[in-house]
Amino acid sequence: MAMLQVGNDRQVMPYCDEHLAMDFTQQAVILDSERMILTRKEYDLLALLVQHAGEIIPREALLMQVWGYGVEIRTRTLDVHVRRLRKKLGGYADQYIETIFGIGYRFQPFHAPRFFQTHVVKPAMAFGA
Amino acid sequence: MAMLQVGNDRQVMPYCDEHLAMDFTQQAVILDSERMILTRKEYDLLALLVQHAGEIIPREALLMQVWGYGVEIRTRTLDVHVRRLRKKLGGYADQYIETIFGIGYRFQPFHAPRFFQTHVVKPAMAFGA
DNA sequence: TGAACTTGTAAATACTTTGTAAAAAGGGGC
DNA sequence: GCCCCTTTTTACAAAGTATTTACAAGTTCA
Repeated sequence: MAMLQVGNDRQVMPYCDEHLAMDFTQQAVILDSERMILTRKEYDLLALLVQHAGEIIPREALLMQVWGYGVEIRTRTLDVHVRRLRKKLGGYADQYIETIFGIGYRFQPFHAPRFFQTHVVKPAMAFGA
Repeated sequence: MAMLQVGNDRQVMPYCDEHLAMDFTQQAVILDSERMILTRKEYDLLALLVQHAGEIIPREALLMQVWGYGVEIRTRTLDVHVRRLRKKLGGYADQYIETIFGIGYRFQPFHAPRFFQTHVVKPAMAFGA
């Protein structure tokens, strides 16, 4: 069974932390009070990551959700887009977008490591093993 | 489907003691409020040990569960990985990861009572060959 | 049509992870 | 203490993966 589908648990409420705010209904992103100008793919990628904040998302899942690519496709497109995103995220880039070597990427909310106090309980199956 | 399932007695609730916290669904480890950056093998190894905190786990069991090695394989890989883990655990290393000479390793929660720390070793059946 | 922007790819570079070898240190029986 | 076996430590090499840069093709829009 291909467990790479993103479930319908996708966060649609606005995201907001100390530096980054994201409104999914208006497709607007704000970084430190500045409007962030993203291309479509950049937005889609960031949105998917942010909507699954704290979760590791495998490359194949990202390529599937954002690009519609199947698992057989070998490409560096994702990496390049992550880079473009990180560039626009400025100094917070590496704090926000974490590389999970050999697996994929993960968005971490700013000052995230408090995972035992947040009560955001999500079904751990969204991305399968 | 992932075939290398570990026994179903494995702890999935987060682990947490005075210094170390571990969330197995997010694959996140925190040591004294700092996020601990682990490689895959390091994480797998630590997770297995922590999920069996207090139990002696024989080398062969670790090599089998984390590496998929059979009993015939002779290697020092495990030792080296334990060392890398200990390094990242800093000053708590020896408190947390105990060497059971001639048998294997054991993870001990911080300030765990050591009443039964003897060298008479009876490996739990869970890891029997 | 032309300018500005978006996107995917190629290729070079940089970096990470991992296992092994080998020397040093430690344990335990006698 | 001595010997043998186990563990620790260091260093290194191979393989794999990610990052970065540059470019060319494709879009959009006036």
